[in-house]
Amino acid sequence: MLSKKTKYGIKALTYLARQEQNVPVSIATISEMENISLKFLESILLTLRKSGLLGSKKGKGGGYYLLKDPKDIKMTTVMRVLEGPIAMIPCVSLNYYEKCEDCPNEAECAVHLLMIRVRDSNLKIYGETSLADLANY
Amino acid sequence: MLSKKTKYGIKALTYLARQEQNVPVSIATISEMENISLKFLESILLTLRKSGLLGSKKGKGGGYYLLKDPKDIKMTTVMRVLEGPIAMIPCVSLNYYEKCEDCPNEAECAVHLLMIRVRDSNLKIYGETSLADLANY
DNA sequence: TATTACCCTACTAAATCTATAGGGTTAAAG
DNA sequence: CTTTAACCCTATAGATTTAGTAGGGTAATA
Repeated sequence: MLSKKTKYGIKALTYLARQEQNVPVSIATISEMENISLKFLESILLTLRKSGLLGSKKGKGGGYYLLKDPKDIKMTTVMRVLEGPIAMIPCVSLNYYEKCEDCPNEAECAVHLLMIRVRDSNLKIYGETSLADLANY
Repeated sequence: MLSKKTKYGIKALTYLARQEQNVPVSIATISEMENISLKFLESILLTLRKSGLLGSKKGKGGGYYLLKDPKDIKMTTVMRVLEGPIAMIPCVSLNYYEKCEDCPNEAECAVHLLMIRVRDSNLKIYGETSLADLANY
């Protein structure tokens, strides 16, 4: 299942992508427009800022804004930041590899083989989809 | 994340696919060979039997066996039985569709659009992978 | 200098996951 | 026909994750 965090994060990013670039939008505005709990959204936007996707401006007239052109924001990055590793199991993760304790031989493991295929297919989708693709419906 | 239930279920199915067909294998044997908690595996195999993938034989010399040729068991079926819907969000689920409460317009929803692509890509992978493909490494 | 709006920590209710416990039932072997 | 191997089923429980809520601190702009 996709977490609400990821869902809301993508919605917020899309909302920003549909605005004029570099004009800050307040958390409150995004929260209202996208029907997202304000405080929860706040923590999500904080995560996105820390990851380098968003910039923020404090004080009156402040808010969040995209740091890059939506065309240059791949969903691979977004998903990794919000949802975590693309791989469904650590033994096929490119960035967070971990061996399965119970598995004596990865090469013979059916789960391993299947999950590599799933990972590659998802990486392809996320890699060829940008925020701009999703914003310009 | 892939649940342990699904992981163990696939491992058990693969183990059975690698044996002679229609010869029952006991839970205890699979548990030992694949390093899976016996009681947990028991409940997983029960699920697989109820779903029609496995048959069982009681009493001495009994156990579980595949009801179909591994070539005819698609991972789509296996994943749906063990992990649940293929879709990561109900609003793009083919079999368990549900509207998002917060979403006024699916057609304009970035999450919806992205998740349709992910769903289709995963359906393709699971559809073209059979248990036999995974067992004959 | 007042106000707006981001920043950060801590906590919590609910759900899900990953089992474990304990016994009941069936059927084959001897 | 009795023993026993092995499936069948329900209930429970600890750990983890999710989806927030609460409450205040800090910075910058008008």
